[in-house]
Amino acid sequence: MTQARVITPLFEDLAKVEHHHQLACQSCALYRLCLPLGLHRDDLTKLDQIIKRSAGYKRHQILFEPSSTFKTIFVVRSGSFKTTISATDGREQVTSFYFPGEFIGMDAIYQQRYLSTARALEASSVCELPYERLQEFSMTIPELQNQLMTRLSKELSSDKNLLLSLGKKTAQEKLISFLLSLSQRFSERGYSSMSFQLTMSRGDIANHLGLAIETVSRLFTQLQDQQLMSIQGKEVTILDLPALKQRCG
Amino acid sequence: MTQARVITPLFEDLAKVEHHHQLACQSCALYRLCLPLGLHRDDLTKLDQIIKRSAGYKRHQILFEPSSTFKTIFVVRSGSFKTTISATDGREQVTSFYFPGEFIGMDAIYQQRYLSTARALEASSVCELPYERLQEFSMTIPELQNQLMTRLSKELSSDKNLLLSLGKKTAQEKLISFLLSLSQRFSERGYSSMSFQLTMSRGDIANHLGLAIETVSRLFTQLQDQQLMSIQGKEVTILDLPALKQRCG
DNA sequence: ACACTTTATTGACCTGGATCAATGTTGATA
DNA sequence: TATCAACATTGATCCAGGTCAATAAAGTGT
Repeated sequence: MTQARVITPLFEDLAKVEHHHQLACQSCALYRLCLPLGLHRDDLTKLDQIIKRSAGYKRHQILFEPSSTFKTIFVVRSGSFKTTISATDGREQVTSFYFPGEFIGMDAIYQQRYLSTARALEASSVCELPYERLQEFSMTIPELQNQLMTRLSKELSSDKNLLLSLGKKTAQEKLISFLLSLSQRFSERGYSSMSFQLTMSRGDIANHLGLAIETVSRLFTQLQDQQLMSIQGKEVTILDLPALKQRCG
Repeated sequence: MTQARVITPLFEDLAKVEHHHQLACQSCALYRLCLPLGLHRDDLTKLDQIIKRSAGYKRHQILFEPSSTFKTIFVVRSGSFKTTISATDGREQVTSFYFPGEFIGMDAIYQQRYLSTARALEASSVCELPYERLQEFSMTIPELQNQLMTRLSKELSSDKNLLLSLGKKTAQEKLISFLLSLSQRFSERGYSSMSFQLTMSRGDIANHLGLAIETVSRLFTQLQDQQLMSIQGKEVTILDLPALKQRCG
């Protein structure tokens, strides 16, 4: 038995059949969070044929980097990923984290090349959507086109909110906003919104929020002392949601 | 005669006919920077019929805000705009600036409501693209669909680059990156890349880059002292492009 | 050309969070 | 189940850039 990991109804089936790479969208546990939502049965069957369910990625394994040729958009099937963008001198910024059902690589459509590097945060798997095929299909499937635009727009929205965090919030507000957005995303995926596992390191969180690791560590201690949440290693438990919401700006 | 403003060939026609709101895309000076690029003649005619050329906006006038109902995406026709997003306590972050040919409001597609406020930085005008009609049209015009996705992706890319600036760069690097990106955009629009007018205030720049106004002001003085550029009021002249590029990270 | 408001500059000082440093903890590999 | 490497915490110190304050320019309307 490996390290206990909460399996909620949503992911139970997926966990059982993880080795069946060609699981159809229709029977995928992520169905309601994923691209196919709203698609008709026939369209879904067509879509199924172009989607490639890839083998798993190990922790730290690279999904793509700027030198990779852009051919596909990825959807997280299980696990989680981070994307980073680099300055010329090697400094890196963690731009996003991605969880099951979320799309990675959409910023590559413009210029047809990935501008970031995507790495698995844990053992993970993805579905690959060949972009050209997707374009062809979305011509005849309006709902698919709509889905793609909406996804792109959603990522844009969350980046704009992150800009607000980075530009105008204090260290504590940044961290609380981040944790609450994770909580929200976990809850959408059938996990508890009050208690969840961080899949990224303190370093990743710090980098993402424009802080030093030490600051994040101290803030965690501080949030515990204030009885707002409890953090033991990677396990976060929210204790006072209203107080947290009130402190995140 | 009003304050001198450089009119380059690209915008000459547009300036002359600014009062003709129904100028067709085919004869618009922005054609090669705008949505219609790559569209066939017939498709363009169809598109022309749904595009509304709005009357002008005055400096500081609001184009939309979060309470406005989302119906359209805007394309800047002349002038410039900024978008801001607000924290609950009123703190604002300037998320983007928009110049002729650029699209405003694409983050509203997800959730069908604007999450930011858009304001004119100077006397400006826009074209309105009714989103629903655009969706219908893009079903039959693959190139239009492609254009929309590319625009969305382009904005995503530039936001990710801004995240890198806000998170990992020093004040000087932030400002230089910003000015060089403006230079690039002006040059794409037929203006000089070495000498241009800032249409936004020091406050807007500072806010956008997560700095204090005073810091921006001091940096301008510093960049002048180092003979890297000259700034007189709103007029920026780049003196040593290689040195600037080398200092922006 | 004047009064008034908004925007920008410059200097003096302060502080939130970075950096440096030491220690503790967890987890992977054998 | 010991060893080593990666990750995390905590304390002491420092500094880039923020804040406060005073002045100077640049717009704007009459």
